[in-house]
Amino acid sequence: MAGSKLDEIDRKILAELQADGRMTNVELAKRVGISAPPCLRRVRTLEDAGYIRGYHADVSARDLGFEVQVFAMVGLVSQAEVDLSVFEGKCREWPLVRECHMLNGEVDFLLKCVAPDLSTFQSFLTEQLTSADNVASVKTSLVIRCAKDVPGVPFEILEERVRQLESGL
Amino acid sequence: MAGSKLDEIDRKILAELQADGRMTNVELAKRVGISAPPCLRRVRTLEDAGYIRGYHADVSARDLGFEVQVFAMVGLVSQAEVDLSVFEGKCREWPLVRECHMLNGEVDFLLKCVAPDLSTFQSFLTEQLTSADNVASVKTSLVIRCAKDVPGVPFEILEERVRQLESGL
DNA sequence: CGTGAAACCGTCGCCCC
DNA sequence: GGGGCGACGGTTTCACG
Repeated sequence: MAGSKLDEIDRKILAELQADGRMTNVELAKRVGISAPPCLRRVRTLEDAGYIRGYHADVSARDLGFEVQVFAMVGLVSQAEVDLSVFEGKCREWPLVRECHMLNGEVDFLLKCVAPDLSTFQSFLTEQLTSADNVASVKTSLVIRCAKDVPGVPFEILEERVRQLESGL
Repeated sequence: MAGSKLDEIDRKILAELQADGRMTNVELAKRVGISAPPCLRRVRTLEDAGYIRGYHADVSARDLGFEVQVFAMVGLVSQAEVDLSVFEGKCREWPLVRECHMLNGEVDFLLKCVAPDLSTFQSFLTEQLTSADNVASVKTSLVIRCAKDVPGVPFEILEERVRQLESGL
């Protein structure tokens, strides 16, 4: 269940497609060292098994006019499961909210938001988020700049672990 | 500079490729209502202009054995530009750190980290992050669950704004 | 931006190990 | 079980109108 059913070729396929999701299948096959048909079969299998959830173009938010990125730390009044779910449902409906993570610790949820400008975000903050039922507190932090934003997982770490497991047989 | 040089077709292309980055060019052309060659030319132009930064398969971290996701709030001793850059450089080299955002407010940086398990993360936390030069404080929060994680930007908002701008001519 | 053509690719059936 | 070969249909990507 923890990546154990994948062999080295599967992991290479995932790593390559994570790095370049538009690569042609023949190019991918060449890189992982098999021919195209089995390579495509593996990709389909990985997709169907849920290892690959989709493919997305990484668009530049800033260039598209989304100049504001904000992290919002949200505390709720009630942390009963029903109330958590209700809040999560709202987050899914708010387009400005791109990520909603439930955390341990002082704060209940961490939200990543984008907006075209500060006033758009402020409207959302006061009219939607802060005034939503069950929301006790909201603390926001503007992103000044982003030093790193890489998608997915570090396959280097995965390979390292596999090597350790194999040597420890 | 704020998405103003893009026409409606360009925005549709970006929205479609954000939703499905592996769509064939003919399918994309059909959806945006032009023929394939000009569609491909537009895609190339958008790529070259930086509106599209790349294409990535969205792989399932959990299924690959990365069971732990953590947000780390980092405070530095010195916020001089040189020292900020040095810290950002380290974040870029740490594979467990996937995102590094500089924030306003109490905390200097917010890091999103992934790890195969808690002990791997703890090692990274104590041996690398907390003990790095210039790091004053680190507060971490485990992600209990993720209610929403959509890539990119909300094109609905963009179209809404374009409509407002056009009606206000 | 569209059309046509050539090269390439995705995909299938079949054979092999 | 998985990988390779060959072939067909669709796609990418030119040059040109």
